[in-house]
Amino acid sequence: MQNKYLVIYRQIAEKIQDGEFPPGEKLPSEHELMEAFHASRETIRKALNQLAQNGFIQKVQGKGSIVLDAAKFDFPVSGLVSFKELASSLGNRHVTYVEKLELIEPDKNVQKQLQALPGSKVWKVYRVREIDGEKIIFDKDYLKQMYIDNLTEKICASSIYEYIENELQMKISFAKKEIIVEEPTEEDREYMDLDGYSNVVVVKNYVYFDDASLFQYTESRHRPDKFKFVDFARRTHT
Amino acid sequence: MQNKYLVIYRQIAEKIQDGEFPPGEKLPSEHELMEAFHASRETIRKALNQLAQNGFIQKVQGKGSIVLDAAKFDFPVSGLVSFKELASSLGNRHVTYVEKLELIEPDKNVQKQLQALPGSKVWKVYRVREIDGEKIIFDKDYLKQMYIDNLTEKICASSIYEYIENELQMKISFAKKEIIVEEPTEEDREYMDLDGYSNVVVVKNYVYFDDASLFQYTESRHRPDKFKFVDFARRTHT
DNA sequence: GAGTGGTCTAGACCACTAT
DNA sequence: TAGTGGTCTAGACCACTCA
Repeated sequence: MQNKYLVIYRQIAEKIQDGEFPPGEKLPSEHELMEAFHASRETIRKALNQLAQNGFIQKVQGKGSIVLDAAKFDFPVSGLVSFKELASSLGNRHVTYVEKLELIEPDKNVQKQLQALPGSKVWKVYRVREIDGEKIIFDKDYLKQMYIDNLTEKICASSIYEYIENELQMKISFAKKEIIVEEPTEEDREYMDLDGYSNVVVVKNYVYFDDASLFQYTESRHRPDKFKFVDFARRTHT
Repeated sequence: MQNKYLVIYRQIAEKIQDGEFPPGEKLPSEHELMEAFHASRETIRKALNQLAQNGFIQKVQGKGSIVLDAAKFDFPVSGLVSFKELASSLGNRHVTYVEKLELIEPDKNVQKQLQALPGSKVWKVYRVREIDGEKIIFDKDYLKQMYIDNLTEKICASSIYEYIENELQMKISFAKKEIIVEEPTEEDREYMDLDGYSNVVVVKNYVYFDDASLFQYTESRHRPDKFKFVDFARRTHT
């Protein structure tokens, strides 16, 4: 059996998506939900807080929980953007080319980015993403070898995240992202269809494990015309 | 008196920033914190969850709460980016020029973005941000008049957010952000020091009130060389 | 004043990590 | 086995909204 509050979360989320709780309307009160789900108030509140954090509802003191129009938001590129999500939202025909897959001794820059120990090795993966016939994303990944022994081209072509979480059973916990704009490098011009564009958007991703250890550094380099980043931020009452 | 869990949150956060709880070390256990702060476990946990969400600690079941290296992260441009935060992180000498401040009947595009009723009026504010002598940000704000009657140049020159939250006592609750890259418009070239740059980074901000009503649409247009966006995302266990 | 969500408590049991 | 954090409960009181 699952966590009770997650079960409740999913059931309410489903009803919102199915239109059973329409946007603009109020959810049943916490007291009513307690009876409906046979749960204590704190458990109901845990589920509602998750719903609020993920943009399903908005809680208003003294009033109730208002259902938001989820369709209005193309949903949270929540935390980690994987290429699969991106591709499905951008278009249909997408291909990944694995251009490089090497086990290297990192240079100073990568060593610093990954906070890698001297002498430790690092996987270097270059992937080019083609969507609707155009090569518009160039991903440079660096992964610490200590966490991942065997990386094959097949794994890289689908999703490294999925492999790590499903096969290796390790939990990715949080990520820091930086977005900047740069002039294209020679590598960018070599791997991407840059045409006349004089800028690339660089998304730097630092990915951490459960125990706060850094394990991956990624530079995702995008052609500017196809780049879009969506962030759905809720304010925390600090 | 304040909320107990927020007081505890702040006290622990302070100790982390002062180095009293150094990075890599473990925080006292929840049981110990209960005694130290004379609080119940749930209250301690609420404070710890806030700390985790804001990147101060990482909780690991069975082990404890590990203090993260906060200095490693230039901190969360959390939710709403206001120019004041931005400027202080970018440089010292910054000026805001209010180039336009009008009450208009919105055109179709703005009307759609704001989901404004036909016939309702909208404040249109153009502001140019100069940092270290260069005009690098051009902010176009559209605010529904129904929420804000009197907007002066003085308010615009400092912070509209602060005015709304402090003077009008309204709570801004959440925001949706979109980042894309465009070619500069004539307006961009007119108001910014764009030199030879052939792109601008456009940050579109949709700002909502407490009750989920949309009230502001902002386009913040940045010269690409000075643009940087940092996102600190934690994964939620959905 | 009735009904809503927000905070806080005390205590129970479970899941995981150490040793 | 002892100690940690994760979930759940039942009940109390407070702050806010609305008729």
